[in-house]
Amino acid sequence: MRSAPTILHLDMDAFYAACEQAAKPSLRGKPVIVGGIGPRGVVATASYEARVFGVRSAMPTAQARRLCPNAAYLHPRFTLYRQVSDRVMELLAELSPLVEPLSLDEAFVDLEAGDVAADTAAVRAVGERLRRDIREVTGLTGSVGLAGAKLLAKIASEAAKPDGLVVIEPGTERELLGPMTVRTLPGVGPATAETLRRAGITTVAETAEAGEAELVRLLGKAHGAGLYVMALGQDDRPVVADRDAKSVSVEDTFEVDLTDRTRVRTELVRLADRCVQRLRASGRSGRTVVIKVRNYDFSTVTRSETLRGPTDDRGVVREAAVRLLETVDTTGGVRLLGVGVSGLADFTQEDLFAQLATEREAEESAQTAAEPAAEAEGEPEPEEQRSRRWPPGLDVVHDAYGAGWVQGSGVGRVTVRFETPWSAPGRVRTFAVDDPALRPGEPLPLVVGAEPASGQSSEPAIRPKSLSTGGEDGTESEAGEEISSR
DNA sequence: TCTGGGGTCCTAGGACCC
DNA sequence: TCTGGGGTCCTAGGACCC
Repeated sequence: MRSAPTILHLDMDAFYAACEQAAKPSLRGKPVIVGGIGPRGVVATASYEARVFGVRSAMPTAQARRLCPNAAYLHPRFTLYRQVSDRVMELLAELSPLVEPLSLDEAFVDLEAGDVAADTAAVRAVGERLRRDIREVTGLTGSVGLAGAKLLAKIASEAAKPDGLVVIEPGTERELLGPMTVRTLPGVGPATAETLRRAGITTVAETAEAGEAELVRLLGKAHGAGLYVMALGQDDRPVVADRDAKSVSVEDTFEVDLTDRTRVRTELVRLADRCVQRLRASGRSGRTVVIKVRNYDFSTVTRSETLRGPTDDRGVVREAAVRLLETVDTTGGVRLLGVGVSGLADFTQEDLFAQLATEREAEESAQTAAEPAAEAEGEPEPEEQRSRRWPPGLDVVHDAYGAGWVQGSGVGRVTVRFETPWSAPGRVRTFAVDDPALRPGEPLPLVVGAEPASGQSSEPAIRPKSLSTGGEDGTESEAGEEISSR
């Protein structure tokens, strides 16, 4: 436990939704929901305007649509979010060599390892300057928490939201934590909270009073002991930079349950290929292949197989996945399939097994490439399939009208709003889904002059009048325009 | 209302070994 | 014939986080 609040936690405000609002002037000040657009989608992030209607992360999108039918529903664009995240992480790296990213929009920074005086006034100044820099470089707001421990820095940034900064002075932890619900503590989810509630424990203070032995009895060794320490506000976890990934996985939920066993197999092979692609891109290989099958009734099983040595071979992973599938009962329908690789190693060891498979791979890939894409036979998979080429939120470029984004599509049409991050709110135009003048585009930088040095993305033709958000574009130039995915 | 996708960590039982 | 004990690896499942 530190005597000065030198652990900083940054949490970007409504990150995905805020990126979209920065990229799309017509959405500023309006409810924006980013997430799965299909019938089985869930909300990833809701803008603050949408939260007013009760929309929350992890809520089924169908429910969000009932609560907030007039919001813009957008498919996530991770390329953009990663670009923005990289710029933010660069700013954090300027503060200290010890930066621990938790996700695209969240990170811990150990200021003690940086060049910052260990007193409250100094760290507060650093936090405020960081927030200014983030706004300048990305156009977005982030909230900062400062404390003597990770647990408290995170609680502080949560209390600071949105667009604020909170410092928790060392020495005040227990007093501050005591009355809070035990759900505040990391690692306490619905199940743990329920177990504790049945034991009469609902607050952090009651958790501390219960004592370590009782918590271990209720929750098990690691969890119980860890929770006890947290409840006392004694969190000594260090900030750890450069954590290596321990597994790579991909999964897909299908809009309609898969019943055909052959189809299940082809989808699994596709997922195995995607997983290997990601594995190779990360320059690693793994020993254990895992498949995941979620049934029609949401029951979920996993099967795994550990190979004799690590592999990044497509054929080996495919074969293991298919072998594992044989042991799973899929009658009744498959809702989700996943393939993962764990037991990662940095090097790629060519074992005999893999070499044999590699030789086979050329033929196999030629075959699968030639395989009719499952449904290519017969009907030209209707409407739904074609309009998926234009998910709402997608960047597009039109030969005559320039850069814009897909506002919605359906009935053979796609509606595009032509605007850029630095333009005024733009006009909407509608095209046929197969209009040759229209094609997918790349995300544009949110702030002029802040593009990554390497990117060399298209130079903006129009320079913004001001970097500040809001302003003249907050008013309804295209009032009443309905934004919808269908 | 009907539940995403990408991860991490922990537990528990059985195999296997010394 | 009356049960050993501990360490490590593997597998499956569950809780949790963003």
